[in-house]
Amino acid sequence: MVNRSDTKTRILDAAEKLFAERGFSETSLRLITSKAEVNLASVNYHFGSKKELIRAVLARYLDVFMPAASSEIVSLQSSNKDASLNDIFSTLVKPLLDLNQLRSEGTRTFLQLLGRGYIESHGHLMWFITTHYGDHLTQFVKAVVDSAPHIPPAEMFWRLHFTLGTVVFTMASADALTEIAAADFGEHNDIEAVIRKVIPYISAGVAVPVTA
Amino acid sequence: MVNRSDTKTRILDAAEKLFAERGFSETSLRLITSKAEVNLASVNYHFGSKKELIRAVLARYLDVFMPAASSEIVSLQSSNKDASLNDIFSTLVKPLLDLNQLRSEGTRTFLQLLGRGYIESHGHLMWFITTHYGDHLTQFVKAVVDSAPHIPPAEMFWRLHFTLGTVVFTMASADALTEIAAADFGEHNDIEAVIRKVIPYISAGVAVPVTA
DNA sequence: GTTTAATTTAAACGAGTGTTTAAAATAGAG
DNA sequence: CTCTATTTTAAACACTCGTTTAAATTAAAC
Repeated sequence: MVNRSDTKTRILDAAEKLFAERGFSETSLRLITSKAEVNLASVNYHFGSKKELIRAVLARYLDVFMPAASSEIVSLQSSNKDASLNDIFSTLVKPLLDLNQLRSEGTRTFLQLLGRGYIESHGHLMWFITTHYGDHLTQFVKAVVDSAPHIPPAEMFWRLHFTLGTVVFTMASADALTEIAAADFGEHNDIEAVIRKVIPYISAGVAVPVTA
Repeated sequence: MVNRSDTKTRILDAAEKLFAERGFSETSLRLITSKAEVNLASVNYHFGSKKELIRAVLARYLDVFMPAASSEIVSLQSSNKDASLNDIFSTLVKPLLDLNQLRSEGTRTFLQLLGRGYIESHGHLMWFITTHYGDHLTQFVKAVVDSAPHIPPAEMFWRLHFTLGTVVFTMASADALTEIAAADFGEHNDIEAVIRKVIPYISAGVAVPVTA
């Protein structure tokens, strides 16, 4: 018989993998509970509903990542007052990769969850993040704005949303893309390679001079 | 009683709007047929299955857009042998905006459908596009690769997908973003203005030198 | 006008969904 | 051990889904 005390953890572990791979609405509670080897009703017993399970899955990552990212930005700003955009975006790499120590494939799972959530939640995920982690978020945006003073605020608004789209879309389809890249170019990229590929791209886009 | 001869068109019109707004799997045939004011079974009668309806919705746009984009690229290359990345991407603006003449909100609908399809179809959309419009696609990719010869093909693969994410995500949330931009910065942008903002961003990202 | 083909319609099918219930099993406290 | 509270379990509920069927209706052919 299954050790009772870790039923919640077994559900979260199975759910986050399936959510990241297949999306939220495409993942049934029966699939989650069968993979977690727990009873179907235990999800509603421990989490109340599927929606609250989704929030719990996201919060388990965000509670680790957001403070870690904040701390990295603070230490960058204290050591380098003229940090480049590349530096700013690069500070996120370590907190992201540290998620692999938290759980196997943690980085890829977290980014895919973010992408899925952003696309599927009709803005609810953004609301969830801004209300729960708003201070960390504005701190990061301010660091970006300060390091690209030649971009007017209105233009920067658009470019940061372009960047969000790049990251979210790429991560949501990261599995399919890495498969194609392996088949067509013999490249075997892990999630870290993709992250390091996207940073120069978004840095260049955000910083490119505004054409008249 | 409804004019029989346009049942297929009524279904396609209702389906593409709902698919773009809510995604494919989140849109039921009952919702489509009720909005189209046709009988539920007529979808299976005219299209065979939901999957084939999705393909028909996409094909109706791709059949117009792909040849138009190809023709624009050909005429650019014949008039300018050293076209910049900005020029290449800018050739897509007219074919995209012309979709608004095809159907109301055609441009945004098409881009949203592309995004939904890429995310939901587990690579099936990419197979569909490459097998049905492969020539147009490789022609465009070749034009991009030729105008940025310092980027290796494998790297370009990733950057073009970053670009796809940027465009698709931006257009999907263009309504909300233009509203926020108007409220926060007094900017009043239509779809065309957003497209023209994004082109310098993606051109810079695609062309940025690869770091060792 | 009659006959044939194409289309529309209402109804049902079988499978899958999240959630709830009440009984059974287990764990912890006295 | 006994009693209580927590947790697990099997079963059912109410609902939605894509699809199919067969009859009714409309359109086309002769």
